[in-house]
Amino acid sequence: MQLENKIQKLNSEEVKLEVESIDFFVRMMSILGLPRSIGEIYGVLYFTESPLSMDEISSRLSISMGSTSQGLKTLRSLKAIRTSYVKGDRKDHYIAETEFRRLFSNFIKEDILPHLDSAADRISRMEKHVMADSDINQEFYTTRIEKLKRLTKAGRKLLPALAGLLKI
Amino acid sequence: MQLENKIQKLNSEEVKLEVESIDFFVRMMSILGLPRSIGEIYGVLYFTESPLSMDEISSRLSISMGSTSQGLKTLRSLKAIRTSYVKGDRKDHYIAETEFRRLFSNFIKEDILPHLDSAADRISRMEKHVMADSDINQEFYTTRIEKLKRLTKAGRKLLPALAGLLKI
DNA sequence: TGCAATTTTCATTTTTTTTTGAAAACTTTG
DNA sequence: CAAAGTTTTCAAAAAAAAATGAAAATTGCA
Repeated sequence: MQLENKIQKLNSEEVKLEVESIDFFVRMMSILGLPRSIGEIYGVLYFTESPLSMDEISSRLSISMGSTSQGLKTLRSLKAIRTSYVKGDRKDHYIAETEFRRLFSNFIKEDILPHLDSAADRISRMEKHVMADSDINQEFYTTRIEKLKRLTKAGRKLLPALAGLLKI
Repeated sequence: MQLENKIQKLNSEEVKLEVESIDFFVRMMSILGLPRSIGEIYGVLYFTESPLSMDEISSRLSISMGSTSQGLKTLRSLKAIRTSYVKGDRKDHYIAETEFRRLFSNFIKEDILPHLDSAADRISRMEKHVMADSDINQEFYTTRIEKLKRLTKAGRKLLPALAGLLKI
């Protein structure tokens, strides 16, 4: 049994670093609207050199396997982590992807742009209603709709460009 | 009594437009992590030409005065709406601020940048822990901390610039 | 193939966030 | 300055989101 290699004993400074890391990413993820457990998991992985298995993560954070599994799934879909083969161990192991540029670009693609698509539909329905209504101030409504169009168009351009600007 | 002027009777197309507008802004605000009532209120105001009082907003949306008051307060602090004097009426009246550039710039200043400030503190604590720990791979930890520094620095520059790029 | 280990799923519980509604605090004006 | 109108506040209720834990599904190995 190579259990000895597995148990990662952290010394006091390492524990403090891990706490700060978790804190950092919990807040960062919550700005992006992601649940606390996601930030915790990423926070642990970010400062860990060797790949960690799901139950190592789960027990370090004292969160359930269910939560850990869900969190890893989301992080995987954002490509914020990746699995890494560990010889002689049957469990999956994970390490953090630390290219933030790619990370944000995935977040934008996955969590923001879909909203902009449905926004476009909604705007075109608005236009129909304005055109169908003869007794309103067309000028006013048309101008406002125009602004919404420009907003969504700008979003669609700017957001992906933003990730590109991140030279990290 | 000038009550007749006050009651805003919406025709069927106007109602449909209002529904789409509310829907649009509820989703948009929820991307930004703001509660549904905030999106609803802004959605009503966005397509309304004449200033609306708090109880007009509250009754059009069927939400409580408490919620409406809270929502208007938040929207005011984001400068997403402003009050507008209406002659002969004692109530406050509100209209939507439609310059999205200014709106986002306020959101970034108020809701995002403060987080980046506390992030900086957290990073410098991390550095202390790494330096205090002689038996770890300094190289690895130092590189990761460097990345976090670059990330927060980039955020601090890019986010305000982002609002400026919005030509809306 | 069959068994044990590992991971995922999802109904239920817990926690967090938002809304309500009634009381308190202002404000205006008669 | 009092009374009515209006807005804000905040404890309690409701709703929404996230975490748990146990059962189901999957996987790898003997």
